Amino acid sequence: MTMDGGRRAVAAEGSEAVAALVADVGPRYRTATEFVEATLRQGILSGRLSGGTPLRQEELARLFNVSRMPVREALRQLEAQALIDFVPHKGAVVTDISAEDAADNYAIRRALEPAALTLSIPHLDAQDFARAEELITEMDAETEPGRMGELNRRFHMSLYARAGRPRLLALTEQQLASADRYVRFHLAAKGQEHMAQEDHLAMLAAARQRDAARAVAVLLGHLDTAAVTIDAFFRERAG
Amino acid sequence: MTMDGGRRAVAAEGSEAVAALVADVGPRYRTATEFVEATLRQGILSGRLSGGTPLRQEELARLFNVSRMPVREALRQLEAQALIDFVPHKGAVVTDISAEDAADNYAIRRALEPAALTLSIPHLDAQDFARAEELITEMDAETEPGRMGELNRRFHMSLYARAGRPRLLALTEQQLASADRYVRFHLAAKGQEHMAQEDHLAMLAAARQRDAARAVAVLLGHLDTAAVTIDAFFRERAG
DNA sequence: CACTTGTCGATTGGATCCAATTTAGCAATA
DNA sequence: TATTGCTAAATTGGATCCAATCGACAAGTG
Repeated sequence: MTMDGGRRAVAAEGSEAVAALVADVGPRYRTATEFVEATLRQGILSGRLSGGTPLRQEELARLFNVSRMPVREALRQLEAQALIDFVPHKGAVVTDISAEDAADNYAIRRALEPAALTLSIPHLDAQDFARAEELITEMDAETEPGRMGELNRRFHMSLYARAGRPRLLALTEQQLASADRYVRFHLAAKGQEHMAQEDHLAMLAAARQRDAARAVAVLLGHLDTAAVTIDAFFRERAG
Repeated sequence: MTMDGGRRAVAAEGSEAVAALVADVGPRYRTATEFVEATLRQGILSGRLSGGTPLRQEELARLFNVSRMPVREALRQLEAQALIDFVPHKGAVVTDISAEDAADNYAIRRALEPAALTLSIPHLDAQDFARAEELITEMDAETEPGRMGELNRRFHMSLYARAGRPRLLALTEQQLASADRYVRFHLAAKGQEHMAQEDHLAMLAAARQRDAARAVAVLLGHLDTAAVTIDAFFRERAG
């Protein structure tokens, strides 16, 4: 079997959401496990596989055109990332998202991102600032919500990149990606997004002046605004 | 291979007694994968499997008396927890620990634990305080370094337990467990440990008074002391 | 009628076999 | 001698097969 990324045959019938995911894979993967894991994670984080969706090993194997084994290994990794619930002898289910989960995610981001930003600011250089600025202008031009989320994530990470703490950054990036789940869930119902570009500009300006305290203050306000918006959406949806 | 020792509860009268019997069979695992994963993680975090150790699938399968498949699934999970490095077609190696990794770990703890503590303090009750105090006295009596690390971890977690953010707590616990790797590495060379019981007592006292700011200040000092000690050890060892 | 028991189908867990990849060793050559 | 290329052994990746477990529903029991 070749991991040519493109155009693995897709079974005719079956879960249409997964089939759509398989249809447009970009990069090439060295192992089938990598391929399945990356594709499923993308699907979950992007919201195309919504919370509660059961993931049957045999069905996935058929859709991905591999055997059940790489599927199982991929599911194990997703379980360790808390993206699916794996119950012995019962199977895997995409983890549900709730107001509590969103609050949890924001609590973690509130803790990690100020730390990353503070460590990073002294070491950012002109190139970093230029890249961050470029990402802001790209966001201004972007209309598609999917791409928008990625740009936002990259902007945040660009300001944290010089923290010199790879594990801290990896955790932060993971939580940023998780946050997208909630934002997209909100978008799917509300239609459009308020990207708070003033906050982004203010953060960048503070970083340029090496004013970590101000940058962190803006960041926390930025996170709180998003948290309140998402929380309100969940409450309104429940009530 | 049966993971429950072949004992299965027979529903009958006296189900109370039967339940007790089943309960005291001890930590039994439902699947071989769980068993392998937990054992390996324990081994890595406790330092018995030191950084750089290659983990050959076949060898592990033989040692655990299972086939290679549950070993592979366990390795996948450990990879997602950053406890091993997994390179396609090359194999798995226990991740190395270094001064940089220790600093990374402390940076994360410095971010997460104050958040957890602050969220938790308002909701701690008398029972929680009593348990925390008990853990401190247990630490005073404990001499074995392995048990000591666990008691320390449980003390910290007992103060964070009411944060009401399960994901945040799970991450925190994971990082606390990782920290043990560095502490034990240090202990193995230095012989004994300074558990900073004054810090623990001060944290507990501040928590009792619902003084989150002071508790966090003590905690940060506590973490910094440990970070400096470990970092000095790594430097001395390298230089 | 409530409650247990047994059986069957669906699904996952685990074992074994085969294929693909890496690596080390060795030989040939410049 | 250093380097390149090739072959074989070791090791991992993937496929297929069988066993164990769970859920639901039917049947028996008090």
